[in-house]
Amino acid sequence: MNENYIDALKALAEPHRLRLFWLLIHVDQRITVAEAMDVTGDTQYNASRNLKILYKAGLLTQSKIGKWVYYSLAEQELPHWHTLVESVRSLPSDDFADVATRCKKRLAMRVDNECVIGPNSEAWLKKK
Amino acid sequence: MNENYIDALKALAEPHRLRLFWLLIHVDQRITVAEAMDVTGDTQYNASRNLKILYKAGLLTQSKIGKWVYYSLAEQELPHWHTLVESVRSLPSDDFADVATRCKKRLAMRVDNECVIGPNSEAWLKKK
DNA sequence: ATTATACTTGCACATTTATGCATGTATACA
DNA sequence: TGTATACATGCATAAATGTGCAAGTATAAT
Repeated sequence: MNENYIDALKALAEPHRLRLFWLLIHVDQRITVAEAMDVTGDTQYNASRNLKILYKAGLLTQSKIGKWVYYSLAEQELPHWHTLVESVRSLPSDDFADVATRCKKRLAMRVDNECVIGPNSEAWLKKK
Repeated sequence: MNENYIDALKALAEPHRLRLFWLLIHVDQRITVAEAMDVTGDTQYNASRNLKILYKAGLLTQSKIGKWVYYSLAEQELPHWHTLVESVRSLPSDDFADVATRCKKRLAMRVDNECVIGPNSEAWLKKK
C-alpha cells in the first residue's frame, strides 16, 4: 500500500522530475511532452520517460489527443498524498523561476488552449 | 538549495528509513540505535546507517550520551520541509501499527527515560 | 589495564536507476 | 499511399544505492 507512496517519493527525488512536477503544479494546466521539452531543455526521451514515471507513480494524469500527449497534475484524495503535493508546491519558486516564465511563453503559442507547435520549432527558438 | 530537499526525498524513499522516520514522528521521543534495532528488527549496521542518512538529510537530530546515540525528529522551519514531515505523519498507521506497539514496549524498559538496555537483550526477546 | 558494549564505517558485491542512442508505434498530412 | 511528426521504448553503459561482513572507535564496567 505504501509501496506506491515510496514510488512517489522516488519519482520526486530526481531533479528533472521534481522540476517537471513543480511546473505542472504551478502552471495549473496540462502540458504536452513537446512543451515540457522546450521549457526544460530536456531531451525528448527524458521528458517522455520522466513524465511517464510521474504518471505511473500516481502523481500525474495522462490523456492522449491526436498525436499529442498531455500530462497534468493528478488530484489527490489521501491525506499523505495531498500533503506531499503541497510540500512540492511550497518549494521556493526562486529555483524554478526561469522555467515558469519560459512555460508561460510556450503556452502563449497555443491555439484555443491546444498545443499546435512541436518541439524545438523555429518559432520557439526565436521566442526563447 | 533544494538539493537538500531531494536528499530528504531520497532518504524517505526507502522502506526501512520511511518506517524509522514514521516511528520517530509518532513516538514523539528520541530513541537510540539499539532501541531502533529491537523495534524494527533491522540489523545493527542498517539501523545505524539509515538513522544517520535521515540525520544527514536534515530530518533528524542526533545526540550522543555516553555510549548511546539518540536520534529524534528535527523541527522544520521551512514550509516545504514542514509539509513533507506532515505527509509522512499522515501515512495510514495500519502499515506501521506493530512497530509502534513494539516501540512502546521497548521504551517501557527505560529508566528515567534513558535507555539502559542494549540490543537483543534477554529481557527484550522475552517481552517481545 | 582489560574486557564488554554501543555504535560506526570501509570494502566487496548485487541491484537499481539514469542516460544516450537507435528504433518502434501511432497519428496527421500531402 | 507515402512521409512527417509526436511520443514511446528496448538495449547497452555508467553511476548510484542497499546490504552483509569484518574491523574500527568510543565509552563503560570490571
